[in-house]
Amino acid sequence: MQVSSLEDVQTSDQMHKAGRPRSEESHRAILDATRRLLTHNSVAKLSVEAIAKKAGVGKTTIYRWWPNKQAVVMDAVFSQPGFHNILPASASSFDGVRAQVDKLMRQLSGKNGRVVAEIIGEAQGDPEALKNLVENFFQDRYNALAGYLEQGKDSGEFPADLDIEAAIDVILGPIVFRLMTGQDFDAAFEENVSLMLRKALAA
Amino acid sequence: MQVSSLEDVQTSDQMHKAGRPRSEESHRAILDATRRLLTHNSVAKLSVEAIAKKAGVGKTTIYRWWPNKQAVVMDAVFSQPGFHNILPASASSFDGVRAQVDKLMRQLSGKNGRVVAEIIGEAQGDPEALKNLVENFFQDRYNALAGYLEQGKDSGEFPADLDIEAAIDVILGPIVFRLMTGQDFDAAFEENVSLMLRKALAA
Amino acid sequence: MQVSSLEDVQTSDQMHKAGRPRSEESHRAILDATRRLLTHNSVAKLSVEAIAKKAGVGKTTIYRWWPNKQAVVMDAVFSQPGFHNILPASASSFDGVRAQVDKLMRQLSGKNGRVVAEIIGEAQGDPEALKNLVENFFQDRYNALAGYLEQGKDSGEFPADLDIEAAIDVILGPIVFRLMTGQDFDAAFEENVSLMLRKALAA
Amino acid sequence: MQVSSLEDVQTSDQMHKAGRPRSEESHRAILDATRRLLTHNSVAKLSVEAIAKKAGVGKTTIYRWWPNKQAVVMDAVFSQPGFHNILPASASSFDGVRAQVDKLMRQLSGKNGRVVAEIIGEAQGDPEALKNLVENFFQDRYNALAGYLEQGKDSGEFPADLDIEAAIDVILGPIVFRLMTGQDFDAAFEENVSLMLRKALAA
DNA sequence: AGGTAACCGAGACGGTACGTCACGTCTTTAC
DNA sequence: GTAAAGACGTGACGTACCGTCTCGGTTACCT
Repeated sequence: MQVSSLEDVQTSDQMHKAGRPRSEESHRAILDATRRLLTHNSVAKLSVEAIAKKAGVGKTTIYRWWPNKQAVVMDAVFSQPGFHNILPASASSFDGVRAQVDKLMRQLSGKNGRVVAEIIGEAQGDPEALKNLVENFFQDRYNALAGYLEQGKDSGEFPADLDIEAAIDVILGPIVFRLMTGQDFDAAFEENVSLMLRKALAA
Repeated sequence: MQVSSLEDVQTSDQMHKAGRPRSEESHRAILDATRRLLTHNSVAKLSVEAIAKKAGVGKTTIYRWWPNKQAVVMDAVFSQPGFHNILPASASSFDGVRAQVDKLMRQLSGKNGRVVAEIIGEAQGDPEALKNLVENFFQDRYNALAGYLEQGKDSGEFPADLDIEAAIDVILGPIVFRLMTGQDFDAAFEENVSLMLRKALAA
Repeated sequence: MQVSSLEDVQTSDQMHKAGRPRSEESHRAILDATRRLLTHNSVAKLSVEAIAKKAGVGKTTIYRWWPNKQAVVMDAVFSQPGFHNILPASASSFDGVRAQVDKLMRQLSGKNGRVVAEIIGEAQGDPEALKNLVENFFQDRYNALAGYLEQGKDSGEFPADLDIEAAIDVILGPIVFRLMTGQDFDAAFEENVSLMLRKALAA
Repeated sequence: MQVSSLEDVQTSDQMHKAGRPRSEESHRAILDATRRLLTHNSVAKLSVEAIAKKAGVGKTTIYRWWPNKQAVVMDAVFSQPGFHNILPASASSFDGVRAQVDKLMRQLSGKNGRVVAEIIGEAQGDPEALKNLVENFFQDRYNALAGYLEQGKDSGEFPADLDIEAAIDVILGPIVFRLMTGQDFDAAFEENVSLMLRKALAA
């Protein structure tokens, strides 16, 4: 997988040794074409050949930088600005959790949600892909939540014996569940789940 | 989809008109072969051709009774005895919920879990498949849980304003989440999540 | 290789066991398309994909019956009626040889000659292909010539100690040589070579 | 084509203007690598990329000096010392012809023969390549033979009306024929063919 | 008892996409 | 200006399955 390989290339100014440098134009064109095609097709029906054609790029160029279709799709989707996981400061720890949950639900609304659901789905058959998915998508959310939860345990807002891992399962689970069962996120769901989470995490 | 098509054919004793009757031997052989192959391959790498060969059956016979690979796989997996969802009676409503959760986790342990994860995954690209999945797998669990939750609301064990749908998301979510992120179900997870669910559902 | 596989199928009336029978229409379409394309392209630039497209046939169907492009081309070219090697009766043995030589030169004139030259050329890199080429093209000519030469030895028209194999090399060599060096066959060549052959074979 | 481009560059000592001079080391390395690879692979399976890698040279360097793979191979093979066509003096004209024939057969024995056969083969699809092949390989042999034949005509050893071109076809034909049909050159072939040639050329 | 209808296995069919390979070109830095 | 390095667009390869089709044959019911 190659999420944000852009940075890799530019590490410490000019580390580029010899040979023609990677074409950033092609790189961009590939991810653009992938995103474009995903608005009309499912991941399953998306083909590397179609991406190459749409991007005006050789198939080889795609396979040179990504090992397979899934990797391209993950890169294309997760490198979108909306998917960066920057944490807003919050008054209480639970507000932080809630903000995180809201943000994720917003990210998974509409087309993007379907695509992410398919990405999660396609990764099920391949342990490597699943590992990459966790690293490139879930890890950030996990870390952010873990931060809030630790903070809440320290401040006494959450129980001192709270199991962080299980808490995150309870927080992210409902979202992923709705995503994978094809239901969308409405205000009622958000409100009702939030209510239960508050009680579940209460000290 | 065609889960337990066996029953469909025999409805009201003998209503089949003319022609050679469906071969139950082939039917069984197909599902057996599918299960057998799934212990060595992922759903994605499983091919209808391989099933036909292993079952000693023509490809046509498979396509006559199931519309595609996913349907065969769902049938093969969900028709296993362990996947029947018979509810045990429980003292308290929460115990019922907890029993249901435990059972599901047991069903999704080991190989079966991986296969179900893949089934859920493969269904993401196809709304029809997703609908079938929900009907054939999640609906039963949903109904069972809804029963306990209603009962708990009536008895005052759970809050009177409890939103059933959201509660089920919170109950099933963590399990599906762990399933789809490749983590297995250990005793600690079961215990810690149960603790939080109890608080979340407390009146 | 699969030259005249048509016959193979019809061996002893109806030997067809089970499954959909081979489509003779596709078979014909493939060879036709190949011949058609060879009038505009060299063998090297001919692609199996192009044949499949032009014939309105799946690539798989071609690979099911021929192992590679060369085999298809050989089949397409050598199954043409003009390439059948039926021997005319002759007054003298040398006339038979001469007739055979004339016929071969006629077969290798124009487009067909170029294609055969390419077939011989492409076979050089692959011993298997070379063996097939000899069996499917040269063997017939060899046998026909060997017949005339034996007959001439018996009748005293040719020397009693004539080495058949070497004689055939001397007879066919000049033709193949001109073919492979890109020169065509004119009346002068035919006449002058014939003159020398007559002397070379004289008793 | 660029056979023995070595000479071209060094003409009149030092006439190179500016910039880095051509690397003779690379030039040698390319031809060496080509020869080396040809002992294990057929020309068809030989790739410019493999040559470049084996020679420790950029692909560009190869394409700067030769137009394509065939040209490199021809250069590599025909620039070998054994392929120079120096004529030995002969008592009779036929002995000269025979010596020339023997030499060619020796040159085309073993690995070299296979490679030349492939070179001739690969040239069939491309008129330009065929022209180069004739110029770089056959022309010398043609000229040498034409010399002997003219001399034999003048001296009365050969018929006065002998057609030189046809005679050369008859002389070289059998050798090329055996080469292209995959048979090697044994003493018997050499002797028997020589016998027939002597009769064919007799005055 | 014979007809007929739906089933069955086998396996060929037109397709689509795969991931790989080599082509000949282009674009860097280094000498 | 030439060299090595190596990325680029192109196009074909041979393979794997898809879901459909067409065979010869089999089993049952329904006249």
